[in-house]
Amino acid sequence: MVYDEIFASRIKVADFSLRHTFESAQPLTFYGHYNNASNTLTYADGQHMLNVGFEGNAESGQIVVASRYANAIEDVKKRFRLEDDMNGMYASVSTDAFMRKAIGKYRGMRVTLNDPWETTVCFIISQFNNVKRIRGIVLKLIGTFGSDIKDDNDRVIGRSFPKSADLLNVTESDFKKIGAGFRARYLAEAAQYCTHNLDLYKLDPNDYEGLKSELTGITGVGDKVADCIALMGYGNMHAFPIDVWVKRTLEKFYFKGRKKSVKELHAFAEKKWGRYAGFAQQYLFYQGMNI
DNA sequence: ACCCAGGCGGGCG
DNA sequence: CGCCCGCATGGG
Repeated sequence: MVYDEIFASRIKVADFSLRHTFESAQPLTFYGHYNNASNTLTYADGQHMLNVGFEGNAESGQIVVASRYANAIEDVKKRFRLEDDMNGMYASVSTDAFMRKAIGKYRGMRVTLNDPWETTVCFIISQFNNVKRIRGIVLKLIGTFGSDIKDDNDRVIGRSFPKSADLLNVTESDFKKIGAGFRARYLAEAAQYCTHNLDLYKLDPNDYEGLKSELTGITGVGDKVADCIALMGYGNMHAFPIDVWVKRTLEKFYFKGRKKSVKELHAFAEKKWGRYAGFAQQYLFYQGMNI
């Protein structure tokens, strides 16, 4: 019997870009490993290592999945939201010249659907921080507190993301040692809270207000981080995270540079992009950051 | 040297 | 409610 067989398969897909999806500051950006030359992404999904490649262009192509995990295809479909109606989503957020330009430039960028706890940790770390350093801290967290993923010959092929219960004995001081800075206390408390007080896996992904109120109960999770978790940890496309880039971009291109409050901008996004606001946001964010 | 980063908690008016 | 402040750290 062959225990160490690599399961490989292809998925036909339209409107997909692995590179833009990887580079747009989502959880996979922080702990995945992307090879620009081969256009492949390697990451841990739970206890399984997945290797995802893409052949084709932004309009259409094939995703090539290689893994020892039999359910890899389903996980990839879920993670990259391959069942989404991209034509419908693009149609409803192509509201103006700025959006059409961003979509044209980054066509195929997906809003990924990630593990709620992993998303919570990544975006607690993200606050008042930059993408490069967020990735460094997340990788150190996984390297220090995660565990090895091995193949059937006992060879180490990757590291898994620690669950909240794996971090119960990790102190604020320990989190400072991996470079988390003032966020160290938030991480230590979040591990306790999400193990003992709040089961992230029981929240209703479709209840936006409920998600916001439960998630902001975690120390270190405010309005913006809760929106990121609702969007990328639960797939709630209604969520519209407003960070410095989105705020700046909205003010510059929709309000002639005038300062607007986060509250006003939320109302604006709700009216303009409605139930796909989160999808629009990812293009606003990425375009804004790269200008 | 100085400024900034996918903000938040806490205190104040 | 809004506003203001401090906060750790590393890269440009």
